[in-house]
Amino acid sequence: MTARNGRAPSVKEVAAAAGVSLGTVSNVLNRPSVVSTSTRERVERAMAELGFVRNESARQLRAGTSRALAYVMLDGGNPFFHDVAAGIESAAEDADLSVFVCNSGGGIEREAKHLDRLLQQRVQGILLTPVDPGAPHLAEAARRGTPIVLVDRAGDTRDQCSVAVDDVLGGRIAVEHLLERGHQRVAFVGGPESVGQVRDRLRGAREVWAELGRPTDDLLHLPTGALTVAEGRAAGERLAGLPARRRPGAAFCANDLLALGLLQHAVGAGVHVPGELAIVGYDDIDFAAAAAVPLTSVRQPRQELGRTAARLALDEATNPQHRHEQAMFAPALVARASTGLTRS
Amino acid sequence: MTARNGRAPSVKEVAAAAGVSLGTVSNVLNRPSVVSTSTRERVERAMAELGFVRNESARQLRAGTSRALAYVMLDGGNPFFHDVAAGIESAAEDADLSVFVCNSGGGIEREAKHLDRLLQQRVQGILLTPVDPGAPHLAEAARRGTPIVLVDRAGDTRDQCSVAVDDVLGGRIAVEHLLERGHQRVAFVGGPESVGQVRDRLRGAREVWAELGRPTDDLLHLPTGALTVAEGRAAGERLAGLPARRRPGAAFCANDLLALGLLQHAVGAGVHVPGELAIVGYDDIDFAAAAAVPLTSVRQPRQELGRTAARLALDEATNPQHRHEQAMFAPALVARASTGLTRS
DNA sequence: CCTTTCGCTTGAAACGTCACATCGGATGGT
DNA sequence: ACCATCCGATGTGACGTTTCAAGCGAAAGG
Repeated sequence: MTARNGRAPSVKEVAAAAGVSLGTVSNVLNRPSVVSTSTRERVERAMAELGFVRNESARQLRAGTSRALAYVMLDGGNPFFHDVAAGIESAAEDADLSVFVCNSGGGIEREAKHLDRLLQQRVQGILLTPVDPGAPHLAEAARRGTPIVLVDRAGDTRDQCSVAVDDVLGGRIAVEHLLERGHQRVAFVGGPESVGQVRDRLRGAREVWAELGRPTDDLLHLPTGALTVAEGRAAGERLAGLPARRRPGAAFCANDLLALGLLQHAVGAGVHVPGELAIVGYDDIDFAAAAAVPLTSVRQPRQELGRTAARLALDEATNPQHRHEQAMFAPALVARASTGLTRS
Repeated sequence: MTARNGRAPSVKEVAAAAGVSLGTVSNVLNRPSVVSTSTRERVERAMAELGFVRNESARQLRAGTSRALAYVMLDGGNPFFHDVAAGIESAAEDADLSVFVCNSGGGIEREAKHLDRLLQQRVQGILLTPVDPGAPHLAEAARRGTPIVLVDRAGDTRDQCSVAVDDVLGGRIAVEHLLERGHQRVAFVGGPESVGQVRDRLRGAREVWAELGRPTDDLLHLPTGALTVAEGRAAGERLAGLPARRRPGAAFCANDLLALGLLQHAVGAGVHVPGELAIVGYDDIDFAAAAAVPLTSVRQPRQELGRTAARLALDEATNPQHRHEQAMFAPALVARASTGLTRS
């Protein structure tokens, strides 16, 4: 409980205070069993008195590797990614690691900057939902020797780990659910198509539609500029502007934010959900269940996604026999009130 | 572009490859102007070829301090804290720092564990929304010499920095707004009272009530066990269970999650919002504006809160003349549809 | 031709920790 | 009384970077 002198005390100072050598202090820290009880207690007392805290940088330098993982998420405004982050953190905690959480916000240069910083930190692994899985700085970073795990995007190639959810299947089950509910015309709300997740979910929807021989025109694609609540609201307006004959009685949104925006517009415009418009979202974020009309959504195992990604990165970092793995999870439909009734 | 040999190349290897001394490589990195153009180019070429990446741990060890800030948030499930985190990250980016984002989840021992780890990392500063501002491990950590800034909680004492929003004022303006709207009976929904924010907001509400000489019983306190959507829903049920004479026509919720839960219950039960029940939330998270009935809420300058906290921590870490500062922001009411009409 | 100056490069030391080889002294067996 | 054994403590070197005083060669000035 001594006052600070400006600089944090080192093992050397603890050793001096306890009247032992520096090596002994290190032993107390790392292999307490080889130290006699009396000296150990003396050293521990000195550590407490001086307020000694291990210097992690020095340990890292010595060990050659840090005790941290990193997650670079794609959109900090979407709770889905925070749930993935929570899964990562839980796995990291088990392994006694710290986590750097970064947000590229969809910007490729911000992503590159984050990667660069993380490489300098010598993090054990980088978990990344990439802006563009083909961007050169990804390959460049991987070449530097830090494990990179793609999150929520299947690796195109076999030379890196990835965890993802089968988005094509997700698109299928969403549309199948609406068909079971008796809907004849369905809108797919989502874009831009440069986003792989959007492409795949739309593809799944179209596959089912084609397999059942439905008229192509009855699966309407309402493109959006982003996956946000505001865009969902705007899509609602466009939907309402359609002539009644052509207007779909159900919408499948590429994610829950769009779905919430669409729902908000419907409620505001007096459109009954699900009576006049059934809505299916995607991701099953907590706010989907909490919406005024609880939202049917396609659930992704978000935490599991994060935990698995962390596990893979750690394996790649520590296991010399590591083999790259492309984990693929299955989505599941969670039916709620927003598709609870067929149209009257 | 040489293949990896298992270990990342160091300045020494770059120096050897470029045929210069290690000190020169360091100069290229840190003071390029003192190096002649030809050698600098040679060194830079060698760095590119070997894929050299600075080792941040070594820099830190040498410098005695890290280039990172940390934020320990109270509830990862509440978007409010992620918005604060975004503000912190933006300030950190300006200062070229990394950010560790941690989540105590309201657990005092998780908080302590995070603090311990962060002290070991020698982060420049720790921004913290504490579980309990009086917990001993906070003082203990501060004694270790790492700046600690309280976020969203005013420091009780003058011996540390803090950033907060005036919650008493926030409670006042929420209730004033409802009174202006003509409401006679109001429920305050929120708890537990161990949470300082809840206490202050309730106090503000009561102050206004008393100042205007309203009957105490007309400001009903509906306690909740937590600040979550589920608790908001439950509160809605209790509200609905009250006899009509005593039932308040308006609710002021201690945060937006409660408000959203309450709104969901109302919509599900066919209670018109705001006609039969007006709702005011707190925090103005993005989902408040995105709710089916857009939520009136008390806005806190979330990003600004984070940015200021980061600035204070950094000042404390680097400026020897630093004086502790208790920044206090003013909340503002954002009126939306959930209080749009007075009761009929 | 010698000295001064200047521009550039060099080499060594230090940051804090950990592992490993070494060393000292006490104990016990012969 | 002497040697082997063993437990516990010690000292040193290395991790990769930065800094700074010192060195060195060439150009400029006398």
